Amino acid sequence: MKNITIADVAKHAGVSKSTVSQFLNKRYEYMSELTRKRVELAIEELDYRPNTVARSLTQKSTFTVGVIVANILHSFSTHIIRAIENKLYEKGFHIIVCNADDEPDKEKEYIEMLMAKQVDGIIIFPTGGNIDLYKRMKKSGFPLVFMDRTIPDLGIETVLLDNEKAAELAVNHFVESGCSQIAIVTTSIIRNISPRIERIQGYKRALENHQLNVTSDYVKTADADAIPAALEQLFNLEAPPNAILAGNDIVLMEILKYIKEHELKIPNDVAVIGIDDVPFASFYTPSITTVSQPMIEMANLAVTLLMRQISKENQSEAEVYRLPPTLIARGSC
Amino acid sequence: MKNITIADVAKHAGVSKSTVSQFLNKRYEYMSELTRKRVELAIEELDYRPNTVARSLTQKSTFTVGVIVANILHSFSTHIIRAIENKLYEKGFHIIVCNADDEPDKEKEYIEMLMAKQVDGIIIFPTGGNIDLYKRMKKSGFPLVFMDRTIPDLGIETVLLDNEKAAELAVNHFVESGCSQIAIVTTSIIRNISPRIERIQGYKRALENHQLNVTSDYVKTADADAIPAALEQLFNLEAPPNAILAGNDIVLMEILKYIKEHELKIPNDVAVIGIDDVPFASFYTPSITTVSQPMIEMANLAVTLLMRQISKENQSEAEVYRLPPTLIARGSC
DNA sequence: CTGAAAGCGCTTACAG
DNA sequence: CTGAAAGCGCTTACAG
Repeated sequence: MKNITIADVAKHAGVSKSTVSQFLNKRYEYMSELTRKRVELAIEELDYRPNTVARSLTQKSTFTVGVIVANILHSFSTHIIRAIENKLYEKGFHIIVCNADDEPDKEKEYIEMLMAKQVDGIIIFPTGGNIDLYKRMKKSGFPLVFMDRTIPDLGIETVLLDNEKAAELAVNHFVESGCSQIAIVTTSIIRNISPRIERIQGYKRALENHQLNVTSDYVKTADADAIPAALEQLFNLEAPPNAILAGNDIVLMEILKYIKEHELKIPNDVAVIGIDDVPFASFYTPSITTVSQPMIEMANLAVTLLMRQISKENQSEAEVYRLPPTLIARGSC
Repeated sequence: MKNITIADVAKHAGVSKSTVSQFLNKRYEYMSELTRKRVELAIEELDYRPNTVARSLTQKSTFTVGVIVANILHSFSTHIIRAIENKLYEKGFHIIVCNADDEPDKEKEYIEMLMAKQVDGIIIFPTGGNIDLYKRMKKSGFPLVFMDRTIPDLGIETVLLDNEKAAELAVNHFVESGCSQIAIVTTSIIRNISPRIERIQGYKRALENHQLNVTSDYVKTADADAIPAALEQLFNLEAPPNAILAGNDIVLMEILKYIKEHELKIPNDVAVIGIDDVPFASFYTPSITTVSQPMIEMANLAVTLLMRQISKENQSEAEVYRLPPTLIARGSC
């Protein structure tokens, strides 16, 4: 079953391929009314659809953007993907979704595949493990925006949460509720993943602002599967915390699991705040106080920045955009 | 900054483009050891990467698969996307993710865009609103697999849950726990979305098997935003149910919200089972009994079927594959 | 207003 | 073993 091409349409309409092409690109000034009608009819009769691949080859644009998330298991990632897809759909772009699984090698492979595919740009939640590659992309002028995580000195446009502020909001709320033994738990920081580092920074700063002690015992970082053990340590301290800030949704779920298993009461035994507004927060018992990220705004901004790069409009310096978090006070603190 | 092409490599290595192409395609038999080395070196020195778009144009294959989900808000959808991406990554394929938002028009546009992009195949969670288009795709031999929802008489390979069984498992569990006033709530069935219809069927059949009455009052279907009102009706019946089966994760969350707001006790006032094993099920209070779908198996099977179609190996009849659900008994029933 | 020709960057017979 | 040529399905100057 042969695919019909622009040549078939041209023949059917009795015009040249050039003219059909002009028609496809809506440059109707270049043809008479009669020609236009003829081409239109031919396209309809043959049910012709232009082959985007061929067009991309000449135009050097695929109207496709790659999105590489570090870890698709975070609900934040899927929400951002959804919002990006939504925004890009309006602009006639498609997204290729890739999950690096927190593995720099996988991320590298994806970047190369996407570039070989001639995507017009990439939005990355960087693993942080491919600095040289990021630099080369930046240097070659390839449209690139980082999301969620920043990497210093690269000059790459980045959209993320004001993470210090997020932790600060949480700590302030704990303090206002009378908690003073405040701990923070995040996933691993071995690769210096910026939001985690920054949330810990913000946590420390906020404690200091309140003249509270910062103890390293109260700062736990571990891979997702080691979180239960970390919590065990935390609660077996001589002076266990009476408040825990969960660095993200996965940590929050581990904390809630632990609390349930050990039959602790929230907020009496321990108060809890989670960064990322999980879907069950409002109807959990007690309802969970969270710090939410403006995910749609973040996605839209990333798309805007990327599109600006794609259309070469970006004269300005690359910036790091930190969007403000919001505390949603509920029953867990 | 000119992109380097196969011609540059050929010149640099002092061979023809044909030879470089053979090298790229690993057909080393077609060249001497020396030539091979030369080409290898040239590619390295120039840091050359083949342009996949050009390759796709000649080879008629993009190594890309489209995935159109009906509604990305269901956690089921994102899990399936993740699993498909994972499986396809192994095979060197990328996925373009599209969210039809339950709108047939949007679905149609996506299908056409994807086909224009020459994707090698599409996995669709069909809205059910584009029967003619599905038929044409099938007829033209375009690789196509349906996920989650089946549409009768189309002869399109489909992977879904054994939905009747899923509802039956839940009803049986309710009955075993002593509930007899069992209701079911699902999202809207206006477009005859098969899993919803089938879950209601399974629910009815199971009730009959237990010699229980089937009342239409106990079967509620509504769009997500109308679920609270539907629940209101349900609980204001003269004989309100003492057990509710949630047709999916979104409905489950609405039910839990309602229950919390009205200070009802699970399972004493009302027992609850949800289809789809939500992440918070295990640590909710009480923990939630769910019926889970074998999502990874479903995704893998869909990929296998699609790949078989892509490589034209599918002599067999198109089949509908119904995978078995599993009941995970917890505290809510 | 219209069309012939060249080109995008590959691959694939085919000839030598 | 190696290369010239044609072709994939478009677009884009350019000439008339």
